[in-house]
Amino acid sequence: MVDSGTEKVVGRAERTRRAVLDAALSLFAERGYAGTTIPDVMAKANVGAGSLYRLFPSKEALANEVFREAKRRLLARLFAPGTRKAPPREIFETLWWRLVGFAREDALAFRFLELQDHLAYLDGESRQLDVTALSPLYLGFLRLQELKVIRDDMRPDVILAIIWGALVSLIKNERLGYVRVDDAALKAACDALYRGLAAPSAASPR
Amino acid sequence: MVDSGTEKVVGRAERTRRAVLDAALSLFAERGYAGTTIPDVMAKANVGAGSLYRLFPSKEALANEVFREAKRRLLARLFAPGTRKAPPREIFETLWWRLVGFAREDALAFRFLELQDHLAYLDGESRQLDVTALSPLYLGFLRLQELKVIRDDMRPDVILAIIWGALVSLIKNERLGYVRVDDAALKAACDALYRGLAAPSAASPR
Amino acid sequence: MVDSGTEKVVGRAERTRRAVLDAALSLFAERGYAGTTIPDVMAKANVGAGSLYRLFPSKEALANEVFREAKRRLLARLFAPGTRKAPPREIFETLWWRLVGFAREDALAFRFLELQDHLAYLDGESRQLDVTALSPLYLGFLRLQELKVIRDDMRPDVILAIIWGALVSLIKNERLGYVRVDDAALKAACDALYRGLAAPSAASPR
Amino acid sequence: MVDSGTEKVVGRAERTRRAVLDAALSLFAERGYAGTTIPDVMAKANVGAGSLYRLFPSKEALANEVFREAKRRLLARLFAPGTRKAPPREIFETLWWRLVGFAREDALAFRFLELQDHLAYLDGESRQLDVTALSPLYLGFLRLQELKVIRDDMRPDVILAIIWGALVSLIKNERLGYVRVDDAALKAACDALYRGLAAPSAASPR
DNA sequence: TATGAATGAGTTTTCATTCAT
DNA sequence: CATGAATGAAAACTCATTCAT
Repeated sequence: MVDSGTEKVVGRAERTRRAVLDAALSLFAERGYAGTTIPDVMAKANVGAGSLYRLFPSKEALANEVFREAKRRLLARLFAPGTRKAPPREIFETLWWRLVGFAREDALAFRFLELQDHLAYLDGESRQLDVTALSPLYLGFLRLQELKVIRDDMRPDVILAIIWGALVSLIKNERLGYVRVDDAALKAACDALYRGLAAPSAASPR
Repeated sequence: MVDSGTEKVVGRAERTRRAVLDAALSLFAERGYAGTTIPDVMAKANVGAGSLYRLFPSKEALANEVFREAKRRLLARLFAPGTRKAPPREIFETLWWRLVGFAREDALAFRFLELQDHLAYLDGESRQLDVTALSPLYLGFLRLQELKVIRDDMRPDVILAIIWGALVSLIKNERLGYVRVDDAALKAACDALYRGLAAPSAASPR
Repeated sequence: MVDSGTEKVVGRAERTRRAVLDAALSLFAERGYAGTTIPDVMAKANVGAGSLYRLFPSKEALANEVFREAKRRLLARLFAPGTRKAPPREIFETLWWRLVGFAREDALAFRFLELQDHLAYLDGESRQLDVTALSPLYLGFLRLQELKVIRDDMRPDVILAIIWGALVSLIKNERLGYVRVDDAALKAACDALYRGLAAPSAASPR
Repeated sequence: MVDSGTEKVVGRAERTRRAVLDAALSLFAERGYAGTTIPDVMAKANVGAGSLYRLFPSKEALANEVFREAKRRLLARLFAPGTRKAPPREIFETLWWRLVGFAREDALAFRFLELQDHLAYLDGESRQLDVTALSPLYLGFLRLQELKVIRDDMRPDVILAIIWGALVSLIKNERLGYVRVDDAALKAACDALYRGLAAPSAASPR
């Protein structure tokens, strides 16, 4: 008996797992880890409360899996193919809009990743992922500094922190209703960041 | 130096209150609101667990007071006298270093204010403070835009979000050990942000 | 006698609920609402302390349900069929013995209903039940007054209060060991009350 | 140094004690023993919370004193002089109106004495008072039965319970707003009770 | 002495986890 | 298996009592 079609065959177990992870991401993103209860998660997933422990050994393990999935989706976007051999400014803009795309289209994951209480439950694997994830970007910025395209009075991790922080802040304040962030504003922000981070002599007139 | 004179004489009750608020700020900043328990707070403050409820009607009320105190300390720094009539760039740098000073010297308050789970418990008064606090800065940036000193393709709230977010991100990543942020880096970041946000024609001489 | 058939088949949840309500009635009746703790109730019901909150949202809600159940059982007895078209004195005696039956056979409910501290926690629904429950009796007494069977210098609610209060007092004092109340005494009390409340001209032939 | 006047000299300590006892009676009557907190009592008495323990060793001791005072005031009214050698019906009416006077003029004491949760804290002395208090009335009713004035198919304690219970019920239901009890109703109730309790042959036409 | 701040054991309530059905 | 009822340890909160001032 075939479940048929080109669609991936997804068993009931897998669908349940998906529902639980989605519900968990949504609630963790909104209320934080400590503020979210397992019964709430399972109710939102339309699954019996006890079934969690058939999928994950504990609340902590669930949160770690949610974290890793979110992080992997972010990385998948950032490091999607298509940036090789483009001029620096273009690469910069591509990365910026990919970040924006993630923040907009995978909003819960974006929000969840920005929470501060991860340390309470992240295990070794998750932390490893957190630390090593962006190293390709570090290397990229390093090379740009060698090429005198990017100012070299900040280390690449500082540069990355600034960019990421600026975007996080925009999105967060938009969510809180303090700021209206439309595409024009995001474009301007991208330009401002590039202009500020570019090597003074190289502030490309584009 | 004598204890009397300008030194405030504080009673037992006030000392207890101070200890509780300090302990609460520290734990809220580290673990978030939901992740912090009253017994933890009171133990850290070296005060009996039940005494909280002589000082505040609930955990929520405590968190609101902690929030407002932190916010007020931030504002006191930002809006301290001394920025009138200076050239824009200098004002910008002054504000930047005041923010940095807050982040460094009142690190727990800075960290606490950046938490994402405030909405779960902030009451009207706290929210009001949150919303209206930075309006003088908005107005300042607006004026600078009129003077063509600052680029006018972003609204002031967007500019503020970028600056604040960049700093928060730097400090947060430093705390996590992902970035080393020394004064040189902060100076460079300040320069980069100013350069990026300045009106193109007014940017530093090419 | 087989378990199926007319016997209700009750699930685990329903059995737990029954045990909790019974234990609660017993303790509330004995110690009052404020004097009873949840752990006491749950221990008496042989149920884990936390389980109360799967059944009722709060201690208050539990007490309300206990109250309503007790009241409904009282009313079910009082208003059971069988009093139509009998002579007044007979109706009076039937009601009296029904009250006595309730006090004797559902002693905890009887005792609980007489507590004075209900007002602290009774909700609207419970109060409604309390107020409207006895109105059929009011109407009955009214009619008897019109028929000149019952003296008309007291309103029916006064008459009811006297009868109910007399019985409550007998039972309460018996429980405290101050009075011995056997069936003969109850019969005499019934006769005395009827004699006193009957219209002077209609009282038992002199 | 004289505090002067014909007024009894009442020291501060005694005034404090009075205030505490009054506040306690009021709150115990309203909320019961378990539902009343010492801080509430002391606040109502306008006395510092800690001062209770200068007057009484514990909450229990306070409640016992409140109980005994209330009981003594009831007895003082009931057994005031003036009933000797009057005809039975008159004695009966006198006692009835004394009870009514107590319920009306010392309403808190009346209400407090009717609470059900006394057993939780009453000490030996208080119980003794409770038990022996009404024995003169028992003896009186006994004599009336010997004289064939009162029906002899109920023991005197049953008769007393009925009378007391009827009055308690009237007052309680009046407080709850279920019954309106004016003097006419009380007069009718008195008559009904006497008529019912009198020996059938002696139902005095008055 | 009188006060009310402080205490900590006890109360109500929550929730991650277990387990009978 | 999947469920959701049950659990009990821990959280928020209360209050009789103590004690520094």
